Amino acid sequence: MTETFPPSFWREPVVALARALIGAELLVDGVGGIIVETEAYDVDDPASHSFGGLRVRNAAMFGPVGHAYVYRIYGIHWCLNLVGGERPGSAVLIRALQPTHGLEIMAARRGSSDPRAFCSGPGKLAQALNVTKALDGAALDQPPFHVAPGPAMEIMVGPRIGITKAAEQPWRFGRKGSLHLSRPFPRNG
DNA sequence: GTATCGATGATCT
DNA sequence: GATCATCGATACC
Repeated sequence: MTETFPPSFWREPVVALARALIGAELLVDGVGGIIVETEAYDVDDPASHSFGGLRVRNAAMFGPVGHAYVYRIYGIHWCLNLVGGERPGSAVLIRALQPTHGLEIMAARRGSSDPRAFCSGPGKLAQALNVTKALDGAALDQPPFHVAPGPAMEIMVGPRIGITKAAEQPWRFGRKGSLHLSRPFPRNG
């Protein structure tokens, strides 16, 4: 058995949590890899699904920390968040992984033989790991999930992607130099 | 390399 | 009816 994160880890402020999750290992049924890109969504953040309070879709964000929040976007893709933060209603969007486990399964699910195409975006990652609504609200310290600490890494910071509200907040984090990011980070002046 | 656009459905106004 | 925390295909530089 590999070590897991203690409950206190998930109660860190959500922006710090998003940064701390870079380098962690994330597997679903033994398939996955190292987290290389995340975004923080806070409860009083206009870009967050929790903004405006508890509703049916976002219920998992207001549930216990250390659980998953999964939603459908654009009617097509699933996106995986890890619920955490100081206050209920915040979560970390997992945007990209460096694939390390189950490469053949990911290739089949993604219809691609290029590992860079497996998990380099939130929708791709969900497809590669077979994340669907069935995992919304599931605990991260129990199967099929496995989330474990990893080595410290050099981190890049930038604005979040694909949002129209609070777009200026630098709440996107990524592993410096990773070949598996959804998009490059803006150059740091 | 960047730009634009359609797919497709739940949620909200 | 409009809005999406996206992706892949296509067109063009």
